[in-house]
Amino acid sequence: MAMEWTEETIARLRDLWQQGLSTAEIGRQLSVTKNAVVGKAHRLGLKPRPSPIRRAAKAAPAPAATTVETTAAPAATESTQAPSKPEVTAAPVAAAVPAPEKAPAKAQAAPTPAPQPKPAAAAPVSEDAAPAPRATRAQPRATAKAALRPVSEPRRRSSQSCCWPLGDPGTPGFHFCGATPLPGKPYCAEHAQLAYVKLRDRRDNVA
DNA sequence: CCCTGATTCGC
DNA sequence: GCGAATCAGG
Repeated sequence: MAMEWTEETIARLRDLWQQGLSTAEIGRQLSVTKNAVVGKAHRLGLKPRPSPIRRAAKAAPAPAATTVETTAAPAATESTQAPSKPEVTAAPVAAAVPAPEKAPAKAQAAPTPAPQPKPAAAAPVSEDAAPAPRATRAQPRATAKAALRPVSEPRRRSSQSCCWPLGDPGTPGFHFCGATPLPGKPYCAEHAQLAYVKLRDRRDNVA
């Protein structure tokens, strides 16, 4: 089977995506490849992020050989202002580049990633900022002053309820938190703390 | 080489 | 619908 894009995983994808994490990064955190991430992102319709390239449409056998109205310039329509390096400006935690290395573990996590939230146990989150080697060039641009106004960044209704999974997906008792999520996030304040822990062991743990 | 995301196309 | 393969720019 390919991948079970559940509401929850999709929500996380959306969220991480919005945070400005790279597709590969999101993939690592979601235990999928970057291809999967980007592919799903496209199908979801989200994807207005700065693309490094613009691949010219190759297979474009314009059959129009008689008429002249074929010159439908597809470009020059939105060159207003491309945010060169938006990247993460005020990402919670996960944006701090985890990846200590090329995670050997790939595409092996269980299809039920639901991180068992422990309401009592305050996540033993070790904020150990792994000195990622690749960070040297992977995220040097993220050093922007996180001083952007939170203004004009509203519409991103993930849902009206926290989508943190409670219980085992598939069991009758399974449900989502349902609390009011933080603006722009799929989780409520409590679960956002758990969700944004840069704990890249999540997938290993989840199995 | 590494990274990035985009698109194609077999499944 | 999914995502590896491939492409393409930095």
